[in-house]
Amino acid sequence: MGEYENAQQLDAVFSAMADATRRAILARLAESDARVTEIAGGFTISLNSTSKHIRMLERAGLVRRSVRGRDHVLSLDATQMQSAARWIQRYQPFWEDRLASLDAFVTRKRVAANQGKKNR
Amino acid sequence: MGEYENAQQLDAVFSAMADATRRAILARLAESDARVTEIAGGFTISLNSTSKHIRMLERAGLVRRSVRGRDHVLSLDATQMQSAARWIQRYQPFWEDRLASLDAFVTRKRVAANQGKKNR
DNA sequence: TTCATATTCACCCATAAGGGTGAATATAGG
DNA sequence: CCTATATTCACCCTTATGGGTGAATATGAA
Repeated sequence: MGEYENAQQLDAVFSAMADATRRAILARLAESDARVTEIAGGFTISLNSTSKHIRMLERAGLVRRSVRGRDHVLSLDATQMQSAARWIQRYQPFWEDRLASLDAFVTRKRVAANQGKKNR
Repeated sequence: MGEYENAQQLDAVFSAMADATRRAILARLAESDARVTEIAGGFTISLNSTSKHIRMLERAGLVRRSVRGRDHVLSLDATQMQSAARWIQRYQPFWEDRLASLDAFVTRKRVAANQGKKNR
């Protein structure tokens, strides 16, 4: 398989998505832009920890920040998610093959069970 | 956005994919099954480090191992990749919107440039 | 049995994550 | 000017990563 992506960028994107809190932040920003405090309000962790998560999302390029006075308004930028999606998509044949063979197995089993019994 | 996935599993899958060496191992296994030493041969890092990477991939469910005597044969299991792909895919509208609005912006700018001298 | 190969185990080291707290900074609003 | 709010900075602590080395273990082969 090709290795023509930006490895470091993928590192940052995948590791940014590797945390449930950060995924929840992304989900929150998918609904609407929000300030840091607004986002932090949805979690039990401290404002400071939330701020750090946001910084990681920013470094990964998944979130943009626009400072308006003392408020920092954050918005989702899904561009880098597409890179990650494209990387994973190259493996789609593999999980489809797996499902296909599982399906074939189930079908075989069902056919065997139907020897003498008619259902479904 | 829904939060009905297994968060811990996604944590493991995404963090497993967040390392270039491990992504290369997955790419290698996409070509064919391989033993630990065969995989390690493709990297400059030690056999031990490779072994650890493989263990992480195993824990994330991305790689399966079948022990044949002293050889451990590894194979790709892309099932968990599909979970990751599904999670990311929910954001597809966002990167498509972004491309669409960028395109609209460029078009607008081009139109403006063609109407004499319009700038900021 | 003896030797070679394949793999992991048990450590060591440095760095980054993820959480916390308290202080500093910047801006909004009286 | 003064005070409250929004956010970050500078630390502390614990755990995980990513790399290394040398030893242990298991199996194949002679």
